[in-house]
Amino acid sequence: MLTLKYIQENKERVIEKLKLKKLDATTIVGDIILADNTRKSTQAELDRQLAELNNLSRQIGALMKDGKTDEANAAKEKTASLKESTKELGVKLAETETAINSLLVQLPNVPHDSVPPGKTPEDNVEIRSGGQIPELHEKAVPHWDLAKKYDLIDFELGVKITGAGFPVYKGKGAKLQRALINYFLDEAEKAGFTEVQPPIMVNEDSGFGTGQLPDKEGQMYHVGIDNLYLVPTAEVPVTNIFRDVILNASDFPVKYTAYTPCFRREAGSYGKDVRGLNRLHQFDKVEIVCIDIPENSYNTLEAMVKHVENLVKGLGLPYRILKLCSGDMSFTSALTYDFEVYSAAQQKWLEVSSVSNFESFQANRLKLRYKDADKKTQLAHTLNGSALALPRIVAALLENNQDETGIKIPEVLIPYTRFERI
RNA sequence: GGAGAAAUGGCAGAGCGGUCGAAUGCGGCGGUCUUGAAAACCGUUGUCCGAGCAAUUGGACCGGGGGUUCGAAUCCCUCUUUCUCCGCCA
Repeated sequence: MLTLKYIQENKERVIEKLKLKKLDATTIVGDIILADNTRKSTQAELDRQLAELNNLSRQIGALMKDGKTDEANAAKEKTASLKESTKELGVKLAETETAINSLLVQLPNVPHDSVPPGKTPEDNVEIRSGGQIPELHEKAVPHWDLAKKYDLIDFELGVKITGAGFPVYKGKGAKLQRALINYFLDEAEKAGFTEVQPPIMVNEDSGFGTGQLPDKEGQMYHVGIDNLYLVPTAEVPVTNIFRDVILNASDFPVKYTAYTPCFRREAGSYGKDVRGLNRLHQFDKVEIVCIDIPENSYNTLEAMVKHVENLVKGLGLPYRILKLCSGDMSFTSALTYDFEVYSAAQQKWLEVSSVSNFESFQANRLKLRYKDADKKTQLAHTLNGSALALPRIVAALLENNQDETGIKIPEVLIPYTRFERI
């Protein structure tokens, strides 16, 4: 979330910028500023009274020591009304802080100045593209038919075991998954990322830290008995490694990567867009997470984009990189690049990665800070990106690489699959 | 799941209900000494919210939350976590 200080100092800017995210924040921002002023004056008065109370207590202690019991008892009586009013002020302060917080969490991140204004995905801006859209043979079919024909993925079996959106990968289909995961992790390691295996269930604090909670809990699977959430992305557990942490300048750059299954309820999604691998409740993803100082975070973002681009290039997939317009960006992001690959049989662009700089928006929730050159504690910047999400990559690979007799495996994956064709 | 013990600053580890934000040691930072380094010695050393241009200054924080008291790291309740023993188990 945005910091109170930032809102106080940039009131107009926040309102203007959030309009680009389709939110009129005038009222919320106004209420926050009023409540924050109340908070400050309340605390000033509370502190004054507490100081007085502390003084009296010290005097009572001294009097007792000297055996002046009567004077001590007289002083005790003076504390009664002060205690009463500090209690009231304490309640008022807590209520004000709660009110401020419930307003603050409603405000999305402010888009970076370079974000193109816009409302819908049509307003996203293509940054660059690469790869060749293949010419498919006449009998080419979408990946769900290929999956069945070559017995790679069994969607019906997943329905039986769990439900729609939980496919079973089989044989070479399963091996292809494993190959992609290993390829992505190895490339991340080469690029200097430290691999971690985090828990795939997280608690409420973690969900809050990265911005899934409150309000978006409907998108996550909830394990009620222990009040835990299945991760929708490795971003959540990996970024939360750094919750309540103060980093030193020498700790940067922080670069982590993790493979995890991801679980998304995606309530309300039906129809042909969700066919096959296009949208699942459980899928695999390798994520990259970076933490950097504010002065460098946009360089880091570009480096992450380059890394993802190399992965897509390596797989030989036709791709394009979009800079999301303000209206299409997520709640938490300040700047997001989406990667799409072309899935030739469906004749569709499929989103396979989203790389974002959250600036200090998550860090403020996480209390993730660092000591700057002046030894002042400052909020760090957090970034993350998919590198990459598997299902749509598999869809595009199957569709684009099919010929009359099978499917060709990309060169870079053969050391991992140990077969060249399906 | 059952029984017991514990939770203090970056770490280790003290702390009769009163001047304890907290002894001491280690580590970190600055300095003296040294050609340089080590050792030794001296000094310094958290986070958050306020007031102030600033020097400075008020308040809060000893796992979380609540309570007793004029006053709580210290007493009481509760939750969480960790350790030991037993049970179960990939």
